[in-house]
Amino acid sequence: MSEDDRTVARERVIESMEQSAEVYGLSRSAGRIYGVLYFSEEPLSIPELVDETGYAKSTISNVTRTLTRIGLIHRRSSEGGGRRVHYTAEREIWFSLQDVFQQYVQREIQTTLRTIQRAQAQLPDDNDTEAARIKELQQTYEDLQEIVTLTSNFTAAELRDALESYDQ
Amino acid sequence: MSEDDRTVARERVIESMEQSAEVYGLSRSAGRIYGVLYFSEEPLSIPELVDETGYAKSTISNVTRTLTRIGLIHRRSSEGGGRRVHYTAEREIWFSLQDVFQQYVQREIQTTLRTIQRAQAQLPDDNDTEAARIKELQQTYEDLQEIVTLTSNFTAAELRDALESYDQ
DNA sequence: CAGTTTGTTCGGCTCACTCCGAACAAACAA
DNA sequence: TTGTTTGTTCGGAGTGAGCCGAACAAACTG
Repeated sequence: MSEDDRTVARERVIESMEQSAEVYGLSRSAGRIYGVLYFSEEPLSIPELVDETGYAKSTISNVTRTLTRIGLIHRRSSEGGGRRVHYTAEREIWFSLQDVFQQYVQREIQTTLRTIQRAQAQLPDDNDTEAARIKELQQTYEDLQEIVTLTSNFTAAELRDALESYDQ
Repeated sequence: MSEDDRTVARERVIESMEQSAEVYGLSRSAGRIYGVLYFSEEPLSIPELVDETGYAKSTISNVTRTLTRIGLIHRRSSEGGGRRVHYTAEREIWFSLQDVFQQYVQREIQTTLRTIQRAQAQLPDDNDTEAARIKELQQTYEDLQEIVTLTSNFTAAELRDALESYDQ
């Protein structure tokens, strides 16, 4: 078990995180920065992240801001009370990823549902095709809305359990 | 209830579909084309879609191909046996959207999980930090994997029911 | 047959996004 | 004070994706 092996393994996983980041609507740099922080023994400052990732200082600054807002990393002022800030990775990523997911999906579901409901109100009891189709949509989106809302209260393990136990 | 009102309501919903399409990793044009087909009384050909959407013929051709592959719309040869093809919207969108979702998420989860498992195998029982963190990741991704797999077997209503009934 | 319509493919344009580097502000050190 | 370090903001270069129009192939119509 050489040091090299460990480095290679870590690098592979971080590359996976870069890929995953794109799926969640984040940039590759966000994936790498999170990955470096995830494996780091101690909190890292922006200059240290510059060294570790090779990205420009400005990129680190911007990406850490969004990652902090999302909750995937945490920003901590240095112990000495100095200006230097340090970042750590949130290791319990489940809820953070859910938050990201919510920002991208639930927000969309909600606005769509609102639009549908407003359209539905404009076309009342008219049983023409438009109204009927919009009503179908409304049902689906209401289910979706409820699912996402319920999901956000569960941990990954609970969710898994809920689905497995429902298996009729 | 004027014709205008109906048109406006339909247009609003279609705009929502454009937005939604982006969330699912599709283009806005895909959302609009699906929306037009969704509300259309009869199947539409490519020239008709050009008229309805304002997109170029080539765009319609490309987008209909991907939407057909995904399963969100269906391609039908005309009754006369002619060359003209017609498209209809799949109205039971739940499973189609799940497929899209799978292509974007489950595929990513699987490759990530494979990478993690390989890294894990390379760093056996070494209880250093790297190995421990990779193991944490592995657990989360295995849960994720299982959740997505289970989810794909349920309808929206079933899923909703499963989550609601699990509420302890 | 020639002319028209339908559908696909290809090259190019545009726009948005990512990232970089420079400039700047703020806090510290000598 | 002046010089150094840290962090943010802004403008711009590079890149990829979406969309268009032209060219082409295939099938119909006269």
